[in-house]
Amino acid sequence: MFEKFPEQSDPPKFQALEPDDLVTRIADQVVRAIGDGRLRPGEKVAEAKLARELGTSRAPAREALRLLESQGLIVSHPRRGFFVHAYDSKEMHDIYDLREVLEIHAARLAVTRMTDADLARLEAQVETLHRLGRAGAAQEQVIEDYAFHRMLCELGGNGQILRIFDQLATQLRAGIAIVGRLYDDPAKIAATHDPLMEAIRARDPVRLEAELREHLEDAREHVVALYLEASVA
Amino acid sequence: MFEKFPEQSDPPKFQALEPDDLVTRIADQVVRAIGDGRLRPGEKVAEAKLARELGTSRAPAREALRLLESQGLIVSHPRRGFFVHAYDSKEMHDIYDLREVLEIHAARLAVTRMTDADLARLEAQVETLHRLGRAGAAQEQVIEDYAFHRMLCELGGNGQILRIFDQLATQLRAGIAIVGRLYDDPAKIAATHDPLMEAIRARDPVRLEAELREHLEDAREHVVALYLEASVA
DNA sequence: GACAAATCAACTGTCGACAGTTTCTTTTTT
DNA sequence: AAAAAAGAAACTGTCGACAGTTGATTTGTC
Repeated sequence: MFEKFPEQSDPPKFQALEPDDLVTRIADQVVRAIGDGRLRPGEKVAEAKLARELGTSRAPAREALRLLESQGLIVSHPRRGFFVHAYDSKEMHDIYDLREVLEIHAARLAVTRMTDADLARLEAQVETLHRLGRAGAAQEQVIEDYAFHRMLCELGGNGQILRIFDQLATQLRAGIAIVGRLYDDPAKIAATHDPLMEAIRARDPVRLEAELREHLEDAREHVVALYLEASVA
Repeated sequence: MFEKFPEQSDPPKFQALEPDDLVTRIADQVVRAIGDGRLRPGEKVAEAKLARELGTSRAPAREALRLLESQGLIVSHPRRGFFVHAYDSKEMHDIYDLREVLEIHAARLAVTRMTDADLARLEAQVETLHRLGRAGAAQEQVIEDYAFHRMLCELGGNGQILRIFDQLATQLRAGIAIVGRLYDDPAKIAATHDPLMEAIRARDPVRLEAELREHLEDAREHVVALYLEASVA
């Protein structure tokens, strides 16, 4: 009689959650799941199932998915549900083109406005990157790398740009995490930030623009290639 | 006995709605209400009341408000509700700074990529602006003005930039509508697009950048001034 | 055995309800 | 008469339910 259990469908991808600020935390779980590959580009994310696995009702789950949709990580088809946005090559490049425009604009303003304390924070952040690089902690490094670039945007002083940067970062999350898992040389990633810091220290917007452009082109190349590879697989 | 009716609270600001795609339409109603001044910056938009007035349940109303929040038109304070975002001077300038960066970037690409058919569409759009200007239809002109700038972004070919442009446009909606109501010379607005069209016709990105920058600075000045004036009042 | 029709489980859009908060109003106190 | 306290009204966060769809599975047909 017990040869075979009812095969409780797929293994759950999520763990239960306690209330209060449910939406943010559900969204966070989903982002994380996408980031570490439990949810793959194009895969369906049913709000009913999500809610069940997290032990909440559908309302906050739905709201979380809508939130991620507004940031571009999730797409929805009416009456058909939510899906992890599967970016194609063009879309990935669009994201990076935009990121380049915004980040360079913000960074140029940043170096002319920042205080010495701001500069020290940037230095510390890059130091963290190196430390994680030496430790080979690629996953954590990816997060701190993002934090560095976010700082730069923040110091630019335009709240809207920072808001958009966060949206782009969320969208890239899937691709970035893949890089974190697959890219082989964390120490090298940290090293690519050194030329940026030099330009920042010199408070030289022109030089920073050039360095940042190169830096981002490099990142684009890796992320896009690895992301597309992972999507097909 | 009848000296005074129970004063059915405020007059309702909305009209009932039929189902299907409720969220979009509710959001639309709210945007419109903000645009024409029924809802003013800083004012509370209670999802319960909104739902009641529109004859829907709270779920889609809430979802619509969250949608607008993600675009920046609405802000929410947990357990306290939703409010029309009251932009201060700094925020308005941030929006315009960003708009300038994005729109100029997109427009430069646009003029080098566009087909003759695209050009014809732009011409037609500016012609519409003039027609509305002559007719003194300021409100409609504002909408078509926005459509013109959107086209330019669209022709730039970057889907993300277009997405952000739409977000910015939603945020500016309040301010823009105020301009539509208060600005006195629609014909003049139309005329400011002529230099742009000349640069576009010439497919000259450098010249277009210069013209566009001036055009947007001009718009910024009017919108910011009038918006802040209306907020205080 | 491949294909179309029928059946079924799961899911989405929307709704109304309830508990706990926040906000407004009234009452009480100084 | 202003400030503080108490009470009432309205609202938010979350939940479970129901009707109508969609996608998958089974059944039936050639």
